[in-house]
Amino acid sequence: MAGNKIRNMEEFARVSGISRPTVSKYFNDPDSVRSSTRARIEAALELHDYRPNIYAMNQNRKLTKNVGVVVPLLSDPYFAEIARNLEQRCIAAGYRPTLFSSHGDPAFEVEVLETLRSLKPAGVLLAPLGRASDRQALENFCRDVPTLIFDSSVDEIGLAFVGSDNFQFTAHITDYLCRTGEPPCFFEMKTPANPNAHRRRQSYLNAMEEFGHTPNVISVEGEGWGFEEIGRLGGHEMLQDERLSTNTILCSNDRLAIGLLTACYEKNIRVGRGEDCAIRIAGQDGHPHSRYTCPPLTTISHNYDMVSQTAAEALFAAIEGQVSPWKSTRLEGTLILRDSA
Amino acid sequence: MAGNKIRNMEEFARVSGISRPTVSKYFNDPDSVRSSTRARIEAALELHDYRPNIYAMNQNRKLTKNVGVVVPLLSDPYFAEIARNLEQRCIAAGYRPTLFSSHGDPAFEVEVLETLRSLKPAGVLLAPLGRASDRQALENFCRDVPTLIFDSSVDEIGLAFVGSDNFQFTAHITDYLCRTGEPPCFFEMKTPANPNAHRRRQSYLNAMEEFGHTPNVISVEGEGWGFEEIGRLGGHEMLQDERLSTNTILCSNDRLAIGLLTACYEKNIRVGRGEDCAIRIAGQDGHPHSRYTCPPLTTISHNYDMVSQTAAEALFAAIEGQVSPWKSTRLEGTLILRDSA
DNA sequence: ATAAAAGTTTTACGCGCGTAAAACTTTAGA
DNA sequence: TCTAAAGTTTTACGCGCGTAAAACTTTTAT
Repeated sequence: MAGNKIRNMEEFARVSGISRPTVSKYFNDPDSVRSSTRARIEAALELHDYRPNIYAMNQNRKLTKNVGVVVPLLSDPYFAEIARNLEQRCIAAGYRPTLFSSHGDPAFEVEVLETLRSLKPAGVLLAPLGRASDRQALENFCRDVPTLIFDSSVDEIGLAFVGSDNFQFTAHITDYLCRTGEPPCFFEMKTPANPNAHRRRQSYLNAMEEFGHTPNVISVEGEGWGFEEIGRLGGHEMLQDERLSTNTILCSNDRLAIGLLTACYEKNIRVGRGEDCAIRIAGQDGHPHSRYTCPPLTTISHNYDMVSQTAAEALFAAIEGQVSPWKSTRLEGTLILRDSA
Repeated sequence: MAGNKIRNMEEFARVSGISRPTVSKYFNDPDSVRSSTRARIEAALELHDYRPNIYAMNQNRKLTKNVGVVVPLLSDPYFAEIARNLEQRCIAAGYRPTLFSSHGDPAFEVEVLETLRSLKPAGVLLAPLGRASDRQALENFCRDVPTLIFDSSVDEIGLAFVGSDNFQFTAHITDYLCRTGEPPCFFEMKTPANPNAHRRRQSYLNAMEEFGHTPNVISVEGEGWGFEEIGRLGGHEMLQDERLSTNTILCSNDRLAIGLLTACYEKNIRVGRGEDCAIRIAGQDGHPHSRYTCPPLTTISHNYDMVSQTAAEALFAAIEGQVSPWKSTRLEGTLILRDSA
């Protein structure tokens, strides 16, 4: 950290007493040089705080150390949390993560991919928008850039898919609800943004049939990514029409459930499993906020750590040359019992 | 979008019938070339989808078109929202924003600044962690990179500061609470992460004195950025001790209020302004989630749009050469009346 | 001790673009 | 129509680093 500034690798090589190509080798992979050499470079690094010019570095490299992390909507704490997790794993593995949000907009998702392309990333961890995604653009991108799809699958695109087992999610929580009270109806968006929603509905139907109950799917209108508001408005309609044949509502996801809880509050309907409660509400996702709803939301939670670990490791393996056939990994969720159901 | 790939600007210049330096000029600023020239280039662009190599571009430019956007914690929807807003303004102004989160960690904040430095950004929009920030590191960074501080001020660092007027926030909502019921006590963290909290406490004290009421500040323990949990746990203690001399609680921020609402639910205390409610709770920030709490949270909201517009425009002006002395802009908030108070 | 292997130095080239200078061409203004 | 101003082309150099090849040095294994 001494005074005199180092202008480039040439100068730094001189002050560290090592030749420039070796210094270059060190910055590409510190373990590729002899340990005595590494020690000398790192000693010089202590004194002179030099960092290679990343633009010059990446210009001549076919593969940079950049990794793109793309989520559909960063303002959703669920994606923010998983993005943070992935980001840290990238850093730990020696990559330079860059965060992108598609902001719920298919056109912007395409833009993000274009931007990403020009970053020449070693790989990309991509959670697509889903239904609204430009499939062709995704495919083209995956052809050119090693891409691991997570959260929401789109055909058999990219290196692999890692996400949650939506069938297990819904089957498990439906089972719980059936065993502890009236069988649930299923509260969802009519045109969900995300293919996971279809799996959850189907799993609900399967589970209800298996348990010998009549399913009841309530699909509410609403476009876009404002799930809470869609849940709230749809909830009001549902509660007004008294379409409810049961006192138990399983929501397709936690954000819908959060909106529905608000609708219940506004309708003065007490939610929970207590004697004095009129209905039970459960969600799905283990949304970071679900602990703090009133009542706290019973839900089935993604295994955030395992999803991101599996995704990151699969991408790094592929980047580092390990070839493996396309594979879909779906991880089970954990039931989180709280007061709402 | 035709077949034959363009490898570099040389080739693209050839197919567009323009010399390379002029093409280069175009990509730096499309308006700097004659309109007939621009038309020819853009026509060629339609046919050949070429994008300049950003690494080669930035290598020789002292100033890139990159803008860093740094927030303390991206998983907080408040910051996610304002980051999104800033990001779009950067794009609209022709800059390339890159998003960073300090993840609530001062050491990581310093790392982010180091990373940013190597990106040679034209400017940075930085919301510091606050109290925990490494002041010296911030100062050093601001000396080298045009940086606009927002949300949370740290001395007179950087180009300018843009944020909310915390004195107005708290004075306004305290006034509202006093006029509509019992004067509030003030619920806060003992060691808040953020200097805004101190301003809000002081403003509460001022307002209460002005209105002729006895202030009561309740400071709860808790470190870090898990405000909801701190509010919940602190809320339990507060409600248990019956330290409450009033039925009205003004929280230092919405996330604390959200945790406090959960504590009230868990203690079976009905919150709101109805006859059957035991206490009123209000927050501050206009957190994206505050609409969906139960009861929906009365709060005073940041003017997200104006804060980010003012911040972005000030930065762009500075980048584009407009020199102006350091200035602090603090924007007023809007009271949002909901059911909680 | 000797040979083989692994790492290092020297030398040299090129990546794709920014940018400067001088000569040239087009446009705008009177 | 003429002139000045503005824009363009040509030529040329350099940024900071990756990377390759050949000669050299150090380490490891036999």
